[in-house]
Amino acid sequence: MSEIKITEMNKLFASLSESDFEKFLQCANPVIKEFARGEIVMDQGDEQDSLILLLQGALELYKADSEGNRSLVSSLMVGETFGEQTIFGNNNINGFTVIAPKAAKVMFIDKSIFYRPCSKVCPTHQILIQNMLSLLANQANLLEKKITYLTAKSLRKKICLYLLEEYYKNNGVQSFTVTLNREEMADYFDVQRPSLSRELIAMKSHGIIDFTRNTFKILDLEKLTENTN
Amino acid sequence: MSEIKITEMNKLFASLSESDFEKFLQCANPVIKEFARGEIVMDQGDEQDSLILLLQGALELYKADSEGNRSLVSSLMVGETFGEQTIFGNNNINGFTVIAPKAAKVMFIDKSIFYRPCSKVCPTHQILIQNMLSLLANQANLLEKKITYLTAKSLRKKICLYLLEEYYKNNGVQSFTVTLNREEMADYFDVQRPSLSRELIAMKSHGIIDFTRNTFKILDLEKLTENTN
DNA sequence: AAGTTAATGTAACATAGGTTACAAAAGGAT
DNA sequence: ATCCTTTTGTAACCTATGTTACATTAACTT
Repeated sequence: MSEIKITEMNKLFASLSESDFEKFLQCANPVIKEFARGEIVMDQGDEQDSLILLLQGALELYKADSEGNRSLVSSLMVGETFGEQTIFGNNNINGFTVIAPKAAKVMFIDKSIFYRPCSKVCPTHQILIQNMLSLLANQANLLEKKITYLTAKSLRKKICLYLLEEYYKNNGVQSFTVTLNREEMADYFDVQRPSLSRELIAMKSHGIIDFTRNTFKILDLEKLTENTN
Repeated sequence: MSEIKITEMNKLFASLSESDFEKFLQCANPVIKEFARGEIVMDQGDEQDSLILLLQGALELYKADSEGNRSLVSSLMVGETFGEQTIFGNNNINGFTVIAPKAAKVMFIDKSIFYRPCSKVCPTHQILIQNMLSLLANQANLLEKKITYLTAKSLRKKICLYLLEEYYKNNGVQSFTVTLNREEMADYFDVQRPSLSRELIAMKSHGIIDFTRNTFKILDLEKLTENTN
């Protein structure tokens, strides 16, 4: 059916065997459509009741501002899904224009399959529901964490929160390398890169941290922790 | 069973009849515990695998900072639930200390009930799963909206976004009353109240809006929309 | 209606972070 | 090794918003 292993790619279908996935497809009876290069898969403002699973090609998500200018927000790779939050929300209006930048094959999976277990009460269904619950919960958790960064009252605090988190991820080793570079880190904190550099250097000069590029060393854990409140 | 009608209070149990709810309870076989005034229901850092449903009394959620100072974050009323995001997330560590400020009766509902349909494939279960999916999706949508406000590059933009949203909620009537007062509005935007007042007044003096207290009138819809980008 | 309380407006001043533009260093390619 | 590109640092200046403290208005109570 699918050229790549969806069950390996996608969190939603994780821990399903290939044969389970096949069984699921029989249950779900999804619609599969092919789109030519440049075709619109779904418009901003459309009602969405089906999960989109990209089988072949690629999809791009655009958002239009009030003047109608479209800007690329993100893109979907083969095996990825789109629309979980929308289809289950009370306001099931899709917020993006979804376009196929090249020929694409898309599976539309009706949302009801995720809460209407088949008569056989198959374990596949249970896993699927569990995965979907988990996916949505994780998404909300991620957004919540993002908000704690965004609402931190100073850049210093954002940095401290972030470094402490990385420190704990590294089981309390005071020297570690982060995955984000300056630009990405600044983006995540919603500040400008030069501002971030400035603050990092100030913290270095105060003897709180040391760093070169993406490798950080916590020198004064106590001060770092203080700044967290 | 329950003194108040859970099925009316709680989004999770919405559209369940009283008898459906009773049936669900038989299925779920939840643990019910009573807590005395001041008792800790759940500690920050505990693993959480059960949804908490408050049957009687009240619960308060505290968060401890790095110095161990507890501060009240929110409180739970009878009929409300707690922990949806935590129990289904990959990191099922509860982030709050939950305390009963007065005698309380709490139901603990194991999470598995939400993805393990009973052998009867009862409709109750379907509704429950659907409600839970919906609840999580709505929560994520809400957080996403909050993030668009937090990351707007200026206070002016936040205000315009908000007023436009209210305007659309009112079916395009240019005069409307909002539920938030200045303080709450400022909180939501994550700015100081005097800063918000200042900006609102600036917009009034530019002829974009008019307002007294919580009643706003859009005078220049075009300018308002411009500021949204 | 007077007095009290809560909500909002206002103003002066302080500052964190934005902005811009360039310098320096690191990493890659030939 | 040299050139080129990318990433990071640096500095000067600017501005939006924070901060504080008080004035005004509305709302509520008696």
